[in-house]
Parts: sequence; C-alpha cells; structure tokens
Amino acid sequence: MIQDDNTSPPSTLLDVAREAGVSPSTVSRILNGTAKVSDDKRLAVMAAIARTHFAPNQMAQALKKGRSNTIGIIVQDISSPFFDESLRGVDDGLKGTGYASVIVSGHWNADEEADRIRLLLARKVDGIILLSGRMSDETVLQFSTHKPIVSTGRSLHTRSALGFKLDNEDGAYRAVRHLIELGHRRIAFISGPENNIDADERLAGYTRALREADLELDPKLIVGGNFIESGGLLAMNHLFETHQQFSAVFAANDQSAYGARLCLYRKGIRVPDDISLVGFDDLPGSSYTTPPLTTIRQPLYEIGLISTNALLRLINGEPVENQVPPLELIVRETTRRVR
Amino acid sequence: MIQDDNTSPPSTLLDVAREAGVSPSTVSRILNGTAKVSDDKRLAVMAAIARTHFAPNQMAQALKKGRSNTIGIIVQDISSPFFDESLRGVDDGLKGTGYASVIVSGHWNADEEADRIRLLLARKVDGIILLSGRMSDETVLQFSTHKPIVSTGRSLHTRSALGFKLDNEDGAYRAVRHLIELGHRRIAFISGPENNIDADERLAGYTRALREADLELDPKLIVGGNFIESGGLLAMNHLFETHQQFSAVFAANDQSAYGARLCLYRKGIRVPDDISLVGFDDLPGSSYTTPPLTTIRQPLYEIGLISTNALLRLINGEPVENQVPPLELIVRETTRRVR
DNA sequence: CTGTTAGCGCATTCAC
DNA sequence: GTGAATGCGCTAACAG
Repeated sequence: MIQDDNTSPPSTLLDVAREAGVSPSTVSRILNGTAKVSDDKRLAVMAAIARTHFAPNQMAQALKKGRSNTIGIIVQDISSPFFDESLRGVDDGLKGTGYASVIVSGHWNADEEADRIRLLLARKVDGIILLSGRMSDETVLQFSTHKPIVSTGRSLHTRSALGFKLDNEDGAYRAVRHLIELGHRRIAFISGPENNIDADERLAGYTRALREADLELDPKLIVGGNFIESGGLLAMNHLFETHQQFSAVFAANDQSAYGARLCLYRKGIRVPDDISLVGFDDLPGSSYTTPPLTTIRQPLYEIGLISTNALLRLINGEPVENQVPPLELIVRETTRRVR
Repeated sequence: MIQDDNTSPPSTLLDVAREAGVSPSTVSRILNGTAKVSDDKRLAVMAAIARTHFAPNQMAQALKKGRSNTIGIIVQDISSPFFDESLRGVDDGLKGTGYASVIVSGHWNADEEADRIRLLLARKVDGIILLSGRMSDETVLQFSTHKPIVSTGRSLHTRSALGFKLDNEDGAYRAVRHLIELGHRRIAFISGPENNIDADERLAGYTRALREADLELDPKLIVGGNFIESGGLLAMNHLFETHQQFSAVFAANDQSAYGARLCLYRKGIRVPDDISLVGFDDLPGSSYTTPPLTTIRQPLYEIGLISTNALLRLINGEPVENQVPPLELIVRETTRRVR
C-alpha cells in the first residue's frame, strides 16, 4: 500500500498499473481515451490513480509524443503595461487547453530574439508567439519551418506562420485628424525610438494628416521620444526650451504622453485648456490619468487572444484566417476645441 | 552529409555522434564536461554539432536527469503592474542560469492556486515562486515536500520553503505618520479587499498611527476599496456622498490612489492643495501621475530577484538567509502641510 | 478488450 | 579515454 501523505515521491504510471493489477498500457489508454477498457478495470485504475495521487509526468509525455503542450511567448519587456495586456489575452486563450506558456523577453533586440527562439525550440515548445519582434520577416519564416509562429507587427500568412499587422499609419492619422477637427493648427509630435517600424508609421500618419489639411509641417515640432515616460518628459521640455508654438501634442504612445503630461503639469500648463494631448495604445492606466487620456486604442488583449487561437490552429494544422482587429479613437478629456 | 538548411528535423545527439564518428556517450561527455575526451574527438564533435545545428532536447534531458531547468511562478494577475515589477526581478535573477520560467495566474483564489501548483509539479518544475498567494501556510509547506517553494507575504523558513514577509503594518503606519506630521487630523483610509492579509495589516498601521497621535478614529472615514482603480474612485465618491470631513486620504495601494485621484479631479478638488493623498506600493507609474504620488515603496523588483536567488539556492540544497528588503516612504507631490 | 514490446533522446553506469 | 548497455516515464504499435 502506497503512503498517502503527499510526501512520497511522485507515483508513476507503472505504480498505478501495479496498484490496479493491470498493465501500463491499460492505464495509458484510460488516461488518453485511446481505446475501450472494461468498466471494472477502469474503476480499479481510477481508484489507484486517486490513491497514489498520480499525475502523468509531462516530460515523459512530451518526449514520447513529440509535443510539450507548451508554447513560447516572446515579449520585449516583461514589465511593460503594453505587453501585459496582450499576455492576459494569451493567458485567457490558453485557459482550459492544457497548454502552458513560457514567457521570455527579447529586450527590443533582434539577435536576442533569435537566441530566445532557439532556446524555446530546444525546450520543444509547440509554437511561438512573437510580440513586437524586431527580427526580419525572413528570419521568422526560417524559424517557422521548425514550429509555427504567430507574430504581431508584420504581414505574413503561410502554413506555419501568421502575422498580424495593425494600421499604425491610419491610427496616427485619425489621432491628428481629431486634433485638426478641434481647430488645432500647430500640432507637435513626440516620436518613438529610431528604426522602429511602428514609430515610423505613426510619424507617417501624422505627416499625412497635416498635409491633407494643408497645414505647415514644421520639423521643429517633431521631437524625439523613446516610447517611455522619461522620453516624453524630455521631448516636451525640448519643445519649450526651443520656444515652439503649438496648441496640441500627439505622442507616439501613451507612456510618452504620460511623461509629456507631467512636464506640462510642472510648467503649470493646463490640459486640455491650454494644450491638448493625444496618446496611442490606450493602456489600462490611461482611463485614470488626470485628466483621462484621449488616445488611439490598440486592442492589446484581443491581439493576445487572437494570436493564441491562431497559433493553436496552426499547431493542429488547421487553416487560420487573418482577421486584424481595428484601431479606435477614444476621446477622453485631454483634448478640446481650440478657442 | 546532413542538410544545412535549417529545415531538416532537429538533429539528435546520435546524429552528432555518427557525423563525428564517435559514440553517443562521447558526445554527451563533451556536452556536459563529464569526463576527459581527447582533443581530436572533441574537435570532430564540435564541428559536427555546428554542422548539424544540434541542440540537446531539453525534454529528454529533463526526463533523464529529473530536473527540467524550469521554475514555476504563480502571480495573481498577469497584467498588473504590481506583479510585473516582481516578474522583471525574477527574469533578471534567472538570466544566465539556464532556467526558464512558466508563469501562471492564481487569480486571487486559493483553490486555483493549488491547482496551478499541481499543474506546475506535473510539468516537473524544479521549484516554485508564489507571489501574494492566498493559500494557507500549511498547504505551502505540504507542496514544499515535493519541490522547494519561495513565497511572499508569509514568514516561513524550512529546508525547502522560504517566505518573505514585508512589514505592511509598519509601512502604513509611516504613511499615516507622514500625514500627521504635516498637520492632518482627519485622514480617510481607502481599504483593500476583505480577507486580504496585506490590506488588514495596512489598516492596522493606519489605526495605530492615529491612536498614537491621539486622533479620533472615525469609522466613517474608513471606506472599502479593492486594490484597483475603480474601487478607489468609488470609495472616494462614497466619502463625499456621505459628507465626510477630511484633509488627507491614505489609499491601501497605488492603484486605489489613482482612482481616488480621478474622483478628486472630477470634483475640482486640488491635490495636494485641498487634499493630500498617499498610496502604497510605488508602482512604476506613480512617478508620472499628476502630480507624482507620495507613497510607500515596496521593493517589488528586488523581491522578485531575491526570491529567485533564494529558490535557486533551495533547489541546490544550499542554505538561504531570510533577508527582507525594507519598505520606504517616498515623498513626492501629493502631500503638503495643512494650512 | 488487454498485455507485451519497443523506443522517444539523453546521461550514466559498466566494462575495456 | 571510450564504447556498449541500461533506463528515466510514457505511448504506440503489435499480438492475441
């Protein structure tokens, strides 16, 4: 009789088989529903499983089946609200599927990303979700020959690779359009990091909106940020130090907008009374800034969820459709009509 | 000759052995440095490894060695800034160790936590970090008979279980003390969820500070929150609806403070001119609220880092010391002397 | 319906 | 130094 104290070493399928007086295969069959088993044996096995607190060793299963029931997630920064929302979507998408996820960070670096992918592959993940990756499409396609990959920020659609690309240009366009419709004529732009495709596209949207409205595109109103708060603060400061005139600011992401907001506060400039401010992302915190931030909503949670569902389908060899959730302008309280 | 196109199936140790014209054991020895191998064979093997893009199958290694080089992390909410900071610490602590982590969410539910732990155990994690767990110490101790566990929010110190407990009571005490020293006499408290030990302790600190200062402890000034923004907003609203008089608010965590801040903004009440506000946690965003939030700093990142280091030591059977990083009052701009 | 056999990929005896 | 043999725990033929 096996001890029932939770302290005994993990029992194996073989232990269960012995306890129940059947062969290992029978236990396996019951566990996996692979074949019909007589009720009496089934009962005996179930009892033995309960008695021995048996849980199949996932490592052994993985080795045997060639599937680990694990997927790899690559984010760029594990403690960024941007990625966390998507991770929540992934988490929900995995719920009840038996899959677990190992999350690694690429730190905005293509080489590190490739490293992480190799690491995940060595761990025999069944598929990979790449969020905001920096590596080239070719590299993604390469890796996808090993395991299916779903990636954000690119347009891909093969049998084992899928890319979701949101329309950053259009989102930015609509943000600036909103400001223009409120009567703003001189609109500053706090950019994202250099060589960042998303950032570039948002700049393009900003540019197009101004051009279409026949507004002057003043390079001095475009100031460099880095997608985090401190950069937004600095950028805003720079605008004032160089004595620019403007009535509105479009920040390339919400975190930059937070930093800009603080700069404004320090200078005693009111938002939106004196200056209007628009962000991009709609992070969870943006509903609770003072005042709540007008921004372009990225469906981050949905992206995580959709990516997960798509990856699971790829893993099972099922066809996937490339549905891209839309960007949305959320008008809150940091923008107002210019007087 | 094996194809070098990245598309061939993953090569095995046996492939490498054949390529190099040696036995599998020799390859294994070179990989693990288990024994001396002649230089010519070593070179041949290294070349073969490079040529075949060999990487050891971690599932097979895990099965064989009984260690998966994976640790499990249980958070309560995967997209909360509170946990993310600690996760970053864990991530850094794991860097270069060869360990990966699988992160699961307990959703503030003791039963779900236990479920997750069983899941992690079945996946043969080598150890577990439990962040803000709800399960009893006994249950933790139980599970720790299987694999080492490091947990926050409790005091434990056995050969295979370690608990870090921060002094919430003292932190809250100091927050309120700070307000009292600024001349505040009527200080409201936005509590955390019911049956939450951290929340209870913060309430206790609040109470003690008032009592020690001979200030009236008015139950009407204590209003229920739930550790998230919306709760803070509601709580603050409730305070006004019931026409309470107060010059300062202590929120049981930063997120509650954010919500309270928004309520104040909506009512046109200035912070800190009209009302002072103190939070608890010092989330990354708290430096960028308007105005920046005075709060009690929890060393979230450090907790993640320390927990990881401790867990790794427990896994290796090394002794660990129970060093608890201190709480710290961070005075920013939401508090001021009462006029 | 059920038991016996073999093997997933690797590390580790044990011989030589 | 090095190779052959064994087994980690499980599943999937293969027989019956």
